[in-house]
Amino acid sequence: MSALVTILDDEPAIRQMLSDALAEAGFRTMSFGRATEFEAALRRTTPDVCLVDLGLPDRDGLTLVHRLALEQGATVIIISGRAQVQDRVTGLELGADDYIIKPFDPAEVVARIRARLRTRTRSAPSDTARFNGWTAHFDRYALEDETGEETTFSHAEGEVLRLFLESPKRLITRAHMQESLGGAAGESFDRAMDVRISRLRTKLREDPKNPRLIKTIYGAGYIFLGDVSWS
Amino acid sequence: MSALVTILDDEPAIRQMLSDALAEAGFRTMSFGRATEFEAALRRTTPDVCLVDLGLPDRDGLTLVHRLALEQGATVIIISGRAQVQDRVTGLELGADDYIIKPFDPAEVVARIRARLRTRTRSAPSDTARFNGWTAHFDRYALEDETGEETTFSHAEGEVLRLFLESPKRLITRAHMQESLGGAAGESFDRAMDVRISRLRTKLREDPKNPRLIKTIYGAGYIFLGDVSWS
DNA sequence: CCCAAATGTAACGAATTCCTACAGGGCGGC
DNA sequence: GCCGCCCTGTAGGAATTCGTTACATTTGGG
Repeated sequence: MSALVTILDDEPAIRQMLSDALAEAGFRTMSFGRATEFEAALRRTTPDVCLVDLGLPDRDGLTLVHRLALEQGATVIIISGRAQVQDRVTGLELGADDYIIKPFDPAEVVARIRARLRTRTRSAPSDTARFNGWTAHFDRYALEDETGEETTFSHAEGEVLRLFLESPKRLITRAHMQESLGGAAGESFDRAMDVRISRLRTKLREDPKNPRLIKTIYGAGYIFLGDVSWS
Repeated sequence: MSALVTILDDEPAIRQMLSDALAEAGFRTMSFGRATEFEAALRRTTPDVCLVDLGLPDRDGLTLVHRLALEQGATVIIISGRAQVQDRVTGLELGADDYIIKPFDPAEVVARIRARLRTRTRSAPSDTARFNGWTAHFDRYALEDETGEETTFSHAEGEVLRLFLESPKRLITRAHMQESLGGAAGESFDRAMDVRISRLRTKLREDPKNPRLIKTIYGAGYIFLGDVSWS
């Protein structure tokens, strides 16, 4: 599945240039001219990389970057006309993953996006994950208790569990789940997702009234809490 | 444990400048003037980040980067005097994580190294805030009593609480709230804000006649009193 | 003191999500 | 090929969230 890149810039010409270049490079794109529109979309889907222009009319760009990067754990690339070293340093310190100066060459933007996406896959070659007393063995579809007792999980359950374990403590939207798990969007497939998660919760012995590991965010998606370490 | 950063550059002055700046930033450093020395050291230790200059006398820099990044999985930042877009694109495509152009400011190098290191441990944003006996755990949507008892709060309530905790003892206007919380302005949305705050007050066990934490400023907005400390 | 505007809150309802069946389909055993 | 088991999506009702409405209460000006 191709990666989803969002573009947030108030100049239509730049949005167009970027979305053309990114589409040609094989990415899916979503463009926004204002921060409020962008934030509304964030509630529905989780982009892989966010391109953010700092000179926005309706919100302070740096605050937005900080919330995106540090609180939501998104991958953020700042695109800005402010070329001072100090601007770049503060942008990166606030959590941005990269800082590109206008005017830019679309080819470089594409290359830098690819560099960001590469790091994500580089750190998960493993098939066993530990979290909060549990151990998930993806190679043999088994979930191990803290006492060593094992239950098996199905393929569909494993897909959801892996998605959670790869992005712990980050919002995972329903749309992103469907994309990742190959679900044909729309329709009533999202109800199937409910059931998958419900079954996974049962296997993790979650208390329905007070789930500790898989938390529901009404209207947005889910968050997996729990300290994950792969090995 | 501080991160280990290696410096590979044939100019002693640049090596010195970098290692001084990195040491001051709290990194451990190792400097090399030639690729062969560097490769010998690689057999003994694994650096967290490798700074590599492309203009090396004894080896083609790009080949070295390619081997380091893609085959060995190291984190590589190219530092180069070659400023053409095409140079940057090929460097990044070959597996480099970043590309810094000479002449550079050491502060930016430090910021970019930190950005690379951050991606490795991005899984635990752990944002909690303490105020007047309460502890708000935003990661698991829980509000903790001074006795340790926990109540959960919803996503909408959390947005309001976060807004308050980010600007304590300062007037927060209704307009600012709506803007921050993605509310489509106008209409009767402001009553929704009232209700959110009302529900939040209930969870904070505020006395309606005499609120101690969330104070209403008639005709203006709200002020959150309370000594907030984030961690 | 009176009134209009602003704010608090309980109650309702739409939207969303959870969960318990139930049905279709794949796969292995016989 | 037939049977039964397990996996997985679908359906519908229960439960939760949260905005809206309606009405009570408070505030501040005259």
